[in-house]
Amino acid sequence: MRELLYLKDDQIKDFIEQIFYAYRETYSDPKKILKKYSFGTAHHRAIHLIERHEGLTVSDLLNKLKITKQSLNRVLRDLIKNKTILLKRGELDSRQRLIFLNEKGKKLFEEIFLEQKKRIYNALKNSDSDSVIKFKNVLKKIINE
Amino acid sequence: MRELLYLKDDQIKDFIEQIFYAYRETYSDPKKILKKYSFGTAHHRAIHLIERHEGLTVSDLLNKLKITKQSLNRVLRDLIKNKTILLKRGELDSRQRLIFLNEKGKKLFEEIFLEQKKRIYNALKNSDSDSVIKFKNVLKKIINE
DNA sequence: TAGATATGTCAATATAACTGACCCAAAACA
DNA sequence: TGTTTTGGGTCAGTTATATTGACATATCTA
Repeated sequence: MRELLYLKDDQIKDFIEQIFYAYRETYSDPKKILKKYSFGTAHHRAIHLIERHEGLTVSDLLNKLKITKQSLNRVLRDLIKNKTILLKRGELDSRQRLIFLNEKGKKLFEEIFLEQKKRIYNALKNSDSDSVIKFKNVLKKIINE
Repeated sequence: MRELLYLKDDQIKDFIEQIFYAYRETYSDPKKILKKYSFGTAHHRAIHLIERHEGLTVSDLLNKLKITKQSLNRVLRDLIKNKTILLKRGELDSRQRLIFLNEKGKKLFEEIFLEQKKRIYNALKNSDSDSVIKFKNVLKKIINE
């Protein structure tokens, strides 16, 4: 690893620290809302991914969350019991369960998202579009490394 | 919130999702190394912050981690028992405990960091310095929002 | 029809956090 | 000086989220 001027170890260490802070802050914003429903961050992540990928299967969700199916099952059971999500049997493959938010779930998602949006929006509103594009690209590279 | 073209809700939702992935991937890389020492990610975060801020106090560390002192105490006890860190009584204020990595801790940090560095370095090595600077700035704004 | 796949479940355990109640020693303050 | 506040530590119990391992069932595929 030849050292690039803008990529010294200290800079990389800062990034590692700041990725932690960014994650923690972004996901702690909606915790009071979640608590009203007796949900936690595990439920939040599932709801978020379901909203972004409506009709995804249980195994799709498992692949995104990278947790065991036993862990996910607890979360899904809670969400179903609470009538936040519903599962539909797959039409092509009836073993599959396609996951959807129902009306209650959509409302909860919007409530959660509004909290998180504040942080991201306020952080980015004074940035030029080039910064936002570059931020997105770097983030993507980190994930896909 | 007036919608900026490059800041639509879908974009913000993507960021929320990607911040989660970036954090998870970045902190899962060194887990095998940590396991050799019977440490987890809680220990990792503490070690990282101690390396970045040598001699910080217990309350400094608490403020960075934003966990309870009971939680932190478990982690610090493990790290002390393992001779990874050492505490020095503060000279100006002898109630304080200043936290340092000792030799073993420094080696462990380097081992952990090397794993994490790979991901960040490879992600950034083909980016121009402008991208890296803008990434850093946006991240900082998200944290300080 | 045999095997693979998608999902669900039981049970036990690990990790990392929490709340709440205390304690001591040292610093700051009135 | 005496009192209060601060920095740190600890005990006990609980919660949230994840794990491993074993198994069950229905459905799809070769």
